[in-house]
Amino acid sequence: MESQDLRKAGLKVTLPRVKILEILESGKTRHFSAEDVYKQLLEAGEEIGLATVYRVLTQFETAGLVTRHHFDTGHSVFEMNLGNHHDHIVCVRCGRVDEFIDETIEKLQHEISEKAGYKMTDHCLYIYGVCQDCQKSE
Amino acid sequence: MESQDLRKAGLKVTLPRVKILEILESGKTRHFSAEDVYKQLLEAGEEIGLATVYRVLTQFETAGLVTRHHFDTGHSVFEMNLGNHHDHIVCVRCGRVDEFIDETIEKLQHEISEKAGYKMTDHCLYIYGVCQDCQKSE
DNA sequence: AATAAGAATGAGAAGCTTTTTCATTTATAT
DNA sequence: ATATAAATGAAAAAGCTTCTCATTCTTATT
Ligand SMILES: [Mn+2]
Ligand SMILES: [Mn+2]
Ligand SMILES: [Zn+2]
Ligand SMILES: [Zn+2]
Repeated sequence: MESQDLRKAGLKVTLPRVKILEILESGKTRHFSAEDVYKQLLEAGEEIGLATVYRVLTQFETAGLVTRHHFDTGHSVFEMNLGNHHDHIVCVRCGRVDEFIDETIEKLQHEISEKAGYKMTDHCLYIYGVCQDCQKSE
Repeated sequence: MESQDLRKAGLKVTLPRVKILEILESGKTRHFSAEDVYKQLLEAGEEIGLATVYRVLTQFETAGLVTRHHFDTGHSVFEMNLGNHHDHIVCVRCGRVDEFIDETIEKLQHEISEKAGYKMTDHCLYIYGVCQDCQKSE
């Protein structure tokens, strides 16, 4: 139930927030730009402004409900935060996004931070490449 | 000699390109936004337009002279390409940037790409954290 | 050294993503 | 039901980057 998630996050239960949460949880894909979300709202006949989409996504991020990524596409990408940290491999041809996690890399990152004298707050690893499908249709 | 580098890259030797190359090579810092470069040009009394700075930096990137990074600051950051791939650790407080390379991580990235069926073209690892200085002045 | 041809530049306009403003609407507590 | 504060939509504006186009400069050729 989306309303519970919102209340738990300290956010009032409003139609835009519920609808956006539904889309993010819909599961067709996991990674959305603000524009992606906005388009899906339009398709669903919801009259929710783009400014609200940006506002709500940022609030969700602050509340820890979603994670924001900076793929090198020029815009932010959001996904539900399921508590499972992972990294991304992005197809530079078709935009497909796959996820992975490597414990060895995770551990090494901590060591590197310490060695450099940093207190690590976050990290992200992006691998860019050409996915299997795009290699075929070359 | 900057003119040689430019000619080798197939670019005509123009004052903006020489001056920008000088700044990038100056060595005070290694990571510059377009705005950073533009400001240094102004300070040096050069009347070079911001549009030219962007144009030239992109040309340098295409020519392989510089590398472009997408820290999550909302703007591109450029540095001379010295042929030594490395990753970055960025202070979220003061913007300081340190560099590192970890061969184990590099190797693991290749393995991950293969496993996922991707032909890797590029990768970047950003660690965000609070640097030593910023931890003190808390 | 002068010339011609094409490339590069600067200024400003415009593009794109994102944020802000503000009048209006809505959620929530009473 | 009412009051209060928060949220929303529309439009404007901000911030970074690219584009347009008239002018200037580089380079190759006389
Ligand atoms: Mn993901
Ligand atoms: Mn670097
Ligand atoms: Zn692909
Ligand atoms: Zn710092």
